[in-house]
Amino acid sequence: VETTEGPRTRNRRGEGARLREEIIRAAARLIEETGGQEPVTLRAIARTAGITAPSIYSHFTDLGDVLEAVVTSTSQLLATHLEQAVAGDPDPVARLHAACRAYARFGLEHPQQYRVLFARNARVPPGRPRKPITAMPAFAFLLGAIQACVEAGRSRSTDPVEDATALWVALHGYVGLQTGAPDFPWPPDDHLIDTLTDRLARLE
Amino acid sequence: VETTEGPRTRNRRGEGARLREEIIRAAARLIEETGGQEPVTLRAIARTAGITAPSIYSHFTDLGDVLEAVVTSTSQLLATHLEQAVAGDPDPVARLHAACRAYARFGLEHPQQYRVLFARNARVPPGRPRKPITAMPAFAFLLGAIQACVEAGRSRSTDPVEDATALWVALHGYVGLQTGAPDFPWPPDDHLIDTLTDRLARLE
DNA sequence: TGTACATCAGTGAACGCGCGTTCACTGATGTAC
DNA sequence: TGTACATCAGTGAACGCGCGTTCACTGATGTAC
Repeated sequence: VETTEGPRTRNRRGEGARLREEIIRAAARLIEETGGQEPVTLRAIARTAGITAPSIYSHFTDLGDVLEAVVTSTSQLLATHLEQAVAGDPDPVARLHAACRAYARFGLEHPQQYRVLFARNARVPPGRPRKPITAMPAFAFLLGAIQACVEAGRSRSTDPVEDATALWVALHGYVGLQTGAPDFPWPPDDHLIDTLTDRLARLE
Repeated sequence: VETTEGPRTRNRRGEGARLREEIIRAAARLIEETGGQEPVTLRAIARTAGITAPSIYSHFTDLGDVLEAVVTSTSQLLATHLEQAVAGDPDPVARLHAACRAYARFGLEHPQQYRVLFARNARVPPGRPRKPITAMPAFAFLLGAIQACVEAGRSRSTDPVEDATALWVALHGYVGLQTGAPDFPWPPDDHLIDTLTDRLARLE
């Protein structure tokens, strides 16, 4: 899994920080392409970025630091994606539907990066230091959208926090299960997402 | 992550096949303990099982073969778990609730083995040979449980296949999200699971 | 404007390590006679 | 019952490889004078 794009032209003086972004993008691409089957190595990231392995150490302390940067980058992308999906639509129900569809679409378009967002706390022994959940803004976004529906009298939800949790769970499952079982006879388009949204946010 | 249990006593003649089971158990344990952070190696499996690496080749062709056997073993465990959870209870709604709780509990008790059940088809290029979805019997079980509720007039579902899919998605998400974001303020006990079950299977 | 020089972006060689896999082997155990 | 022998379960050494990380380095580029 090696992508050659011709010989690299090195950054000019003062622009060395550019390489940092290139490394993050290369790592993200590699995560997506290898599909979590084989491990993402520092050397493979360097190859994908078209540089030598030691160059990474100018910008990151080690491999974990690179992956951490990918996670940060991905969660920002997800947040932006959600905001853009609802931008300009004043109707709260339409906004909620759009947000849920956008969440699922983001996950299906970047399944491995999405997965890595949540893979960092698995099996950290309970009680000991965890990484923050970088996808929390996405949950907050769903919660706000449900609350807007309630305030507009469009949702029967009596516990928006729990219903937002239920909806988040369902969207997460949709992404993960469709990624993990692509051959399952999935309902077409966004039908299932809309059903989940309607029932769990208590719309209709 | 190395578990020593004292020196192994080798199997007696004719009982060499026992080692196969021990290797599968060791691999499963290793998957669960390393939490998918570092890769599961053949040598590490051998260390966990208390044998030398070459011994594995008497029972498996390679590392992938071992992991495949773990997947098969785990899905059989899951199916058994579901069947035992509903055994002896004639009420279809109670059976459905029990099955959903059992599904979630199994996933939370073996998060990494559960994950591996679905990790095999991620990023296999679309259209090319996939592994069968070994968790399909679990879906079929949920579907049957919902159909029984419908027949008993206890569910308003008009499309049990889609509703079973929605429920499966939600349970899958519950396991994955609670595993990936353990610090999130989760509702206590099985409350969320019951909510998801009620709304998605259209009970009440 | 010209030039010496410091800085910066990145390279290439080398290290020790754990990996998957192979191969010849060992020694206990059951069986044939 | 005794013993020679085949079989079986597993070992130990060795291989080539890619890995993460270190180190001294190179050569282009901007800057001070």
